[in-house]
Amino acid sequence: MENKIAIIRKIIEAASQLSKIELCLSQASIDQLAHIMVRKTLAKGEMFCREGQVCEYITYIEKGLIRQYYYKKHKDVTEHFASDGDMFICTESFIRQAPSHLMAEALEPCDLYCIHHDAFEKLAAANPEIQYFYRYMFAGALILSQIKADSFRYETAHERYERLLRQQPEVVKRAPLQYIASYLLMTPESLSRVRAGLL
Amino acid sequence: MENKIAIIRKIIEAASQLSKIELCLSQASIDQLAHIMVRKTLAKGEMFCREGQVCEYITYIEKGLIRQYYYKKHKDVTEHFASDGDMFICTESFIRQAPSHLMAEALEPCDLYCIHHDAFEKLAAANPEIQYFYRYMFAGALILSQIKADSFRYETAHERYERLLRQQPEVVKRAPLQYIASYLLMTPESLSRVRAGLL
DNA sequence: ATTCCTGATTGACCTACATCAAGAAAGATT
DNA sequence: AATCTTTCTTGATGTAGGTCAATCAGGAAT
Repeated sequence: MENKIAIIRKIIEAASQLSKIELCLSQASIDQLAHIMVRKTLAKGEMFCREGQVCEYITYIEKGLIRQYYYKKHKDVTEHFASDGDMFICTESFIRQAPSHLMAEALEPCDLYCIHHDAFEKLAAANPEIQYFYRYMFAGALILSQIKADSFRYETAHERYERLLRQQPEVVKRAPLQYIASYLLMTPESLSRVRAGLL
Repeated sequence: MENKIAIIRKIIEAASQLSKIELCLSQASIDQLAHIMVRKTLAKGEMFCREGQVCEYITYIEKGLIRQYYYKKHKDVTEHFASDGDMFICTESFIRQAPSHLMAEALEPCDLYCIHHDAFEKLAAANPEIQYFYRYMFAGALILSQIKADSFRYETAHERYERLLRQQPEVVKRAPLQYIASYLLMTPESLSRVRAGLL
């Protein structure tokens, strides 16, 4: 339980950092959140959210590496990586509680802490502090989403790789090249050339 | 006042559509929101949010055309268009209440209805229904942001133009070509060729 | 160790789009 | 109306990165 409380504090801190808003929740609220958080583990290769399944959780990764991807004309497109200390959701599915086209798989064994949608909604409905915090989680996610979209505009393949190397070096070390290439909007061949310094 | 109430209803409806969540606010809440909404007009070419200024409002466009843009290495980059019936904010600045690098200008005379950040926060703090609605506004914006980012992946210049033509035909008709080109991640020359059917 | 099999690298070639430069058109200014 | 300025179009050329094909390297299965 101590562990969960520490993680809730981290999650609050992350939302606070992103939105630049001092979010201070009472100990009671933090306890409530920690209380609904459940631990899950995944084996390497295991799916966390399949296609057509509803994304039920907002998830914090204590340890491991998650890849989020979808199929675009039968081609596997990597949309996001998340690893130790990051959070992830299949946004559209989670918000709408509708079947997801975005999938999440474990590229490594994972230790996860998950907050269930319905439990979170229930808490938020009963506790204004949590509703407020919930809003800032989305506000933070929105800022991140826009920064990411903008950063991909007008960058070369090389620059995109360099950025990933700076911002998520663990992904470059731990994820297979083909997925990294897809995430960086280039072919595996091109990424190979970027790495070799030929591009 | 009747007018403002109708607009608040539209805004709620839009968030509801996007998140696929039935958002029904009490008449009292709707009245409160309508009460804090202020009408503004802009002349053609007038700035709504300058660089370095804090974005104070969530804005609904009754009539007109807004372009949001920023400078990337002294180059003017169009990030978003919004017109009749759309809403817009300079997200990062609005959430953080910090100086904006994103600007908003009127490409046409505009009739706007604006909700001030502080007034909205105050209402949300006092009224859980509004806090809940506020969250879904961001949830909806997050979904839109991700759909937009994904749609730009793996599309050709031609396809991007076709999509804009489908989704925001009024922009194609009413905005200068150079801004459309920048929004669509291509040069004015390329857009000209796309239109001529040469690309 | 040998055979698969899948993923990574390398090379040759190609194409979508950028860049550069010159005109044409359309507003704005006098 | 005539000039000026800015925007748009058209053409010639260049290039980043895609595509296709061959080879190579590292695990897993026999």
